[in-house]
Amino acid sequence: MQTSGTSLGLTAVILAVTEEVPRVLVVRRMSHDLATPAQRQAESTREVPDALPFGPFDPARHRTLELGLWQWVEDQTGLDLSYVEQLYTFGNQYRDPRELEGGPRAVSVAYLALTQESELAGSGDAQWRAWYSFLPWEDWRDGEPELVGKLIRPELRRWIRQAPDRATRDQRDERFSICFGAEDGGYDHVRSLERYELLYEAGLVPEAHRDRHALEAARVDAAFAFGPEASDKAKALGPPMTLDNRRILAAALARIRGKLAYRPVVFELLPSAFTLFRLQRTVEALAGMRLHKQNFRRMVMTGELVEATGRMDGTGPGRPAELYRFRRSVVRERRAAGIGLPGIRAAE
Amino acid sequence: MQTSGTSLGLTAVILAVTEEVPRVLVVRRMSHDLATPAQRQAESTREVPDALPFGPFDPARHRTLELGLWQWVEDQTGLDLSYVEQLYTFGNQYRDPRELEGGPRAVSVAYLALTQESELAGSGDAQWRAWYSFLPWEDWRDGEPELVGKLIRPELRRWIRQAPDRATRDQRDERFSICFGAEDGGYDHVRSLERYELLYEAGLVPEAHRDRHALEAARVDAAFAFGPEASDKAKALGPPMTLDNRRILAAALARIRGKLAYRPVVFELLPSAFTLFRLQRTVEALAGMRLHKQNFRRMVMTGELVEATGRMDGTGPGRPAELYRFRRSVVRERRAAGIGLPGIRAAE
DNA sequence: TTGAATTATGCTCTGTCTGAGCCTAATATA
DNA sequence: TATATTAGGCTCAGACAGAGCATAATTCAA
Repeated sequence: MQTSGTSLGLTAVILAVTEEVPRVLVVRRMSHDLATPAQRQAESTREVPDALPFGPFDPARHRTLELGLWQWVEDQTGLDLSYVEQLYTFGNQYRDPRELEGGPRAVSVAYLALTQESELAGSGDAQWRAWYSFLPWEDWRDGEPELVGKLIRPELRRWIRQAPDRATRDQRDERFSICFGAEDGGYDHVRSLERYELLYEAGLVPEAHRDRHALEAARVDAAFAFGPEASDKAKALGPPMTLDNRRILAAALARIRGKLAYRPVVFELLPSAFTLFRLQRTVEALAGMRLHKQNFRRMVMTGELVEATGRMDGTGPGRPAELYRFRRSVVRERRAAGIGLPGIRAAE
Repeated sequence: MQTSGTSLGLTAVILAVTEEVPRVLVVRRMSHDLATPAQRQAESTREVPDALPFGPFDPARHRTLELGLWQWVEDQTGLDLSYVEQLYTFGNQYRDPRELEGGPRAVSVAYLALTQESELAGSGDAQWRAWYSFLPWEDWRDGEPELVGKLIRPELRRWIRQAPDRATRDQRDERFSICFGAEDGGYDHVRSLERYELLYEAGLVPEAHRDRHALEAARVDAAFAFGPEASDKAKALGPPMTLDNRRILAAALARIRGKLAYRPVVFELLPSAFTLFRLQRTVEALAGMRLHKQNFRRMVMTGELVEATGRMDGTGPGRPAELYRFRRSVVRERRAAGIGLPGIRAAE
């Protein structure tokens, strides 16, 4: 016996940081035939959007959801995931367009996995992609990205002005200042999911229109209002992904940024020995912001998160740096063993 | 078409705090026929374990998982949930014992909902139960609970000693000190899920044996080792709940304790006007620990989380206290608007 | 009526942590 | 030899947290 009309899948956000670039594993092909006929045709011609690795959950083979994920990632990519954590379960109506044609509701449990970038083996046609190419407004390492000031904020303000009534206007306005702050500062890097959702609802992100068109084609009343059509501008916000995969990516970014502060997760992304500077660069890559070098060192050292190996790293210009390793035992000694981010502090 | 052999449900942890006691809504009857014949018989005689409200997810009726939850909670209890948040998706093998008899894998998406305790309307036979009656080792408001020192720690140490090999021993030992700390202090209140899972694996919690017996009866190899049988002692750890509902409760406790520090969630549990002391008591009830009164006031005031109403509360003994209200606008002004807990700080 | 108990609320003191910046050391390269 | 580049030690001021003292405004019991 079954609950009617749902299918259960697993979606993986697999993250690695190489050369200061956070990268996510994507598959090119519509994963597991997850496509409408129209999309299947698009694939045969051009412009298939990237998709996160996805697989159905098979209860006959897997004792837990997490083991299921672990195994097919291993099968398809040969990757050994050093860290896996459940992210969120997505089950919105029409998140899979095939539902419009009578397909089941596609519920997917998303997982966040951390690993080190390596050769991809296995059956899939997976590849690494720069994470911020999908969420370009989230990378503030070189200051505020141009598109935030030149495109996002003006468009959002326009969207706020166009609110049908006062209450909606205030609500939009509040979300706007939470997500993109006042111009003077106060940008909360952890809120990447809220930002994506705001951009989606304001219609600034192409998939908002894609979804709307799909709904209209099927003559379904959209249950929420989309903003003005602005497809050309929307393209500046990065390529969309299949389904709601970009939303999942934004959720994963929020999660890892939040977790950074109170659990030593960065070390899953690094080799066993690393310089403090590399550690900092990796944190910066995830946080999407620059950190004060001396203070970063101080925090890591006084927090006893790492210990010196005695070996030195001679590559690169400048004075050689000492190699450190993660002190695994911090987790049992300190309540919150993480990397504090400015404005944030320790956490959970 | 369906993915084979899974059923998708929704489980609600509905929380309210009344008179300094955190309470959770439970239903007495096996919700929605979710029982083995044996359990159904037990129900007709005596001792039905409490269950969290549960309902199948019906994609035909509900646009999102959250709306589905919202609605059947409303239908069954008449409760108006002021805050709902997805918690975790549980899909372990045999979490529903009917799977042993060929039933589908019961995957359930758990939600945490906050509300104020009120009359229960609707069809169900729901009632409020003290949260800590199910997790008695989590309430440290009157100091360390006796059962931690007298039962839990000794039993866990025994379990550690009985580890089959050195590696397991070290691993158990590490988890032990993370969860229950050294005697001198350092108890991390947020790790309630990790604590429950440790107690489960060590066989200190009755449902560990219940599950083991179910597995043995069905001649299934348990994939993980249970600790020594200690059912009588286990009873001191509070009554079990159906299925893995107590684990879900522990996960919810961890989530709300963590969230306290960086989002103003407490206010969902309070009426619109409240004294600062009541606010403090509510936070303490959730955190399971006492706070320094003057410092608490200072934090709340300097953080501008609340504003005075001018009205006074005259009930109760002692000097009358001023009534305050939540300043909703903090969320757009401050990055992390929450209640710092000692040792923790701000967060996410 | 008076004092004890109870609660509210203001304030201080001290140590720790954070943000910001200065300075020197050791290497590569022009 | 000068310059660029990175490593790494150090300081200083302000913010904040933990702890406790003191006083104000009530109720309750003797």
